[in-house]
Amino acid sequence: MHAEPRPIEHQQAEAKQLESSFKVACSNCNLRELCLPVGLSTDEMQQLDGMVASRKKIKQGGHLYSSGDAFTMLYAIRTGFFKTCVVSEDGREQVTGFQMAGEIIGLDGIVSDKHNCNAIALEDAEVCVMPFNHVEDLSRQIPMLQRHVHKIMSREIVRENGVMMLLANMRAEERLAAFLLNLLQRLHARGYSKSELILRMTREEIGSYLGMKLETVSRTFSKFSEEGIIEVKQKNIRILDHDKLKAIFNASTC
Amino acid sequence: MHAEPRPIEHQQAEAKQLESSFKVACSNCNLRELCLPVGLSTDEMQQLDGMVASRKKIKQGGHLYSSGDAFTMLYAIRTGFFKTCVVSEDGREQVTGFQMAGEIIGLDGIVSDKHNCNAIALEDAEVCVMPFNHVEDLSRQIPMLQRHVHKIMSREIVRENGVMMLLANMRAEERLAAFLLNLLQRLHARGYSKSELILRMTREEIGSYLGMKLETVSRTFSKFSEEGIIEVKQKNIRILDHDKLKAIFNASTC
DNA sequence: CGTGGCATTGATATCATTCAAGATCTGTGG
DNA sequence: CCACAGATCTTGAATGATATCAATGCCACG
Repeated sequence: MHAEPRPIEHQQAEAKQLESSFKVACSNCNLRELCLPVGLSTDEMQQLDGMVASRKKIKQGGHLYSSGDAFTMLYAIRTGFFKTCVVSEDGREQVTGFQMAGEIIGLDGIVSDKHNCNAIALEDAEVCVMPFNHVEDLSRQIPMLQRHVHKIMSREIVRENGVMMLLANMRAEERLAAFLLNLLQRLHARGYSKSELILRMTREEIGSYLGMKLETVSRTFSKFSEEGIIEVKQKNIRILDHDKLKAIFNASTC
Repeated sequence: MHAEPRPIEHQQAEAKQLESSFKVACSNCNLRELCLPVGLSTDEMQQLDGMVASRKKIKQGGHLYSSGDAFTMLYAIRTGFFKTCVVSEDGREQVTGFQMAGEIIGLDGIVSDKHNCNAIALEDAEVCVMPFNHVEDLSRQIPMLQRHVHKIMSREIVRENGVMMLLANMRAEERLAAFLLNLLQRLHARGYSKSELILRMTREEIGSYLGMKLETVSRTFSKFSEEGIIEVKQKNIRILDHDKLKAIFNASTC
């Protein structure tokens, strides 16, 4: 995922001048179509540049935030891959999502002013830090941003509806097929191949997300592999038969 | 879903008197602590009265909205009980939630400007109809309302995180205990008994929500009944041992 | 007072889990 | 560069929880 330098001399000059502030400018970010509303005026775009207070690097395994932490920030993922998970009183961990570049993380904290889950980097990562107060202030000034924030939250609600369907109704093979197809689709939107991916999470984390044990995840991968649907080499997955994968996902009677 | 009528005569009298003239006034609604932000000025309160465009009655079994419908409105439930459910391509239905008085419904539609699930009345119901454009306009003027809308959406996200945990990690007994405790707690917040409730949904709908078959729901009710934890008479449930129910919910090793 | 929807209960089947052993990979220090 | 340890993954066999199939009972409603 490389940034394409914009060949606009004026901006480059400006960039040198404003080195530090440029660093956090949304208007120049190659992820802005994923993060931000489209169709903003230049004026509004400049206002938005102030939304990101800073950037933060998280090492693999590090916590971006933890359950119970005070909530004040939302984060836009710039690079890297995260998982979010809740932990029950008796210690059971449930992965509630995997997040990648361009996605917004931290919405769980709004309701109670403290975070309700852990956000953990699955690889070295960098995020844009957005004070939520500031997001709200700007939302009041820029209706398109307001709508965008609402859509992001609604999207998360709808996504979780889908996961509920998956957990409640589907069998192991369907779950894993749905999981792979979802990852592929999101990676494709970011310019990656439709037929290859590298899993950044362990079998156990996949299993937690999908409501199955790591052994079952492994067995199901092996089954798909035997059937010539995918090729599995540890965390490297190659899709050999996309249609078959879709058929498994759709089929209730199979 | 009332086990006991609310013994607040004053409010009942008021409701009758002002039935027509204050038909859509939030400021006089006895549910406002549930629906609306607290601590608004009188001015702001009056502004909010304009948020509800109308009321709408839904008969038992009727659809408030259906998947695919254009999204323009949010709804605040005034009376009655709803379920929301998504239906997969192959026809499997998944109940994603049960909603009662004071709760907001329709958030699923924001992301794609059309609804992503069905909202069906489980008993005769009445809702306040709130054009979403109007909610957004007012949110820009009243920061406390803006924050409130964000909290409602965040709450839904966190709720669904909990359901994911339940579906992925818990056994039938734990799921049903969690379900009952959640209903009791929400009904209690509305002035109903902590030890009695009437289920407005069928065993099949409970099962769908909890990821189990209706027979398993029935068996689990019977088991709780045999153990003296609850008393089951069709849809009437009496809680005999609240602590035991909590213990089942919390216990992983039981 | 029947009819249809809903709920209960039993017997059996099935899918995923559990327990266990071994294989593979990764990173680290000698 | 190799050897080793810990983490992760794979695979097999036995077990168990829930689903499925089937029969019956109960209740509400016309």
